[in-house]
Amino acid sequence: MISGKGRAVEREPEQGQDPRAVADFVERFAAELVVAGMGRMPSRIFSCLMAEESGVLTSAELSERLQISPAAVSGGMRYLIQVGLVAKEREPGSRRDRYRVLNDVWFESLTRRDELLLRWIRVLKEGEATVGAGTAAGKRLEESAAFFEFMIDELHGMLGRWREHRAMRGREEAGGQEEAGGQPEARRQQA
Amino acid sequence: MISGKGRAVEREPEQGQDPRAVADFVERFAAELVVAGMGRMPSRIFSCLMAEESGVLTSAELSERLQISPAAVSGGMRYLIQVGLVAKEREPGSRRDRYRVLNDVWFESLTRRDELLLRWIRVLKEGEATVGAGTAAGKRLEESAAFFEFMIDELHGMLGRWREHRAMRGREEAGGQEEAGGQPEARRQQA
DNA sequence: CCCAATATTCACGTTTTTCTGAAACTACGG
DNA sequence: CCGTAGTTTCAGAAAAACGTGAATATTGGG
Repeated sequence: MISGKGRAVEREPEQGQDPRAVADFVERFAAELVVAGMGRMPSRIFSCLMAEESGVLTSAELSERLQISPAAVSGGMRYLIQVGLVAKEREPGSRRDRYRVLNDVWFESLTRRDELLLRWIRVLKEGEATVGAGTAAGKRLEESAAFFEFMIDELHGMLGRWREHRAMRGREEAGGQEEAGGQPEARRQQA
Repeated sequence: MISGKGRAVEREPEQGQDPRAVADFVERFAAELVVAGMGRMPSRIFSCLMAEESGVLTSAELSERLQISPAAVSGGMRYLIQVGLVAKEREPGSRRDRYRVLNDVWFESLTRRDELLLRWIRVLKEGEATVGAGTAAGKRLEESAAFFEFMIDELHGMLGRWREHRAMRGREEAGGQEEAGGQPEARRQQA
């Protein structure tokens, strides 16, 4: 038996799976994002885009799939765009926007972490001065600052290694499997 | 001119700085933590402990310094202890608890990140199956999972390097400066 | 075994956040 | 330059989170 959810794999081996199950996944993943601190709507919207074949949806589509008002989509998008997880594009010849989940989402979002860390470092060093550089508390704060400085460096190194790693994975996959079936549907990105 | 905040450095080069300025720092750093997603009370409590010379405070002390009810301290502590940022100890011969900020707080808290990442990976892989492993969406989800797997490895590597880095910093400091003045006040930890 | 000192839990009032419907705005097509 | 499809903003209702005071539980000392 293959998957076993009632209706067999009729002829859509690549697109129209059970929308029920997909919606389930969307909610489940969104919940994880919420735990990690992202708002509810941004999480659901983002998750929905991730699960979308093309990675692109209009406001109306999101509104329908998630059962939320256009206003909620707009609000959630403001956040997602601001933090660089999603790009807004306008399809020429139409007046509605399309929202695209960016390709290297995680990668990019980690980069943005720097600013936060730098702010922390500044505050901690001021704290060290306030509390007295020679005191135990001062040392504690100083060590925290040092840790975050270290982390910034490490983050950069890591992202470089990910680029490599990812490139290798890509090559392996292309070599080991046939992959040139259809068109290059997943054009790399555009922003 | 040295620091210039009115009263000169009278004779407490190592402990009783302006409580005003310290409280300021506590609030400022707490605000950063809030931005990063931590609750308000946990942030303030944690920040307060970080700025405390001994790194240890009782519930009553926290209650007074932060102007919050004992209930708020208790609630905040439940969180801080759960995520491993603070340890609760009971001083023998007394019936009140003392809360100690752990030494390698950041280090430890990063370690705990693993669980979160593993959960994400699981969810993403289920999503890949749901959506179809061969589809573009499937690949997108799979690549996200791969990124997080990569991150877990990197995290471990990084923590190892931090241990080294930190040990080196410690040695440098001990070598370049006199450090053996008083007692070993900052006994390494106890949990 | 009871008393007193702390800590925790719970129900409640308050503040914040969240989401919606409706109005205002924008930009493309004609 | 107008009309309209679509998006954003805004005020307000609904829901959630927060913090407190009071009650309850726990624990060490006598």
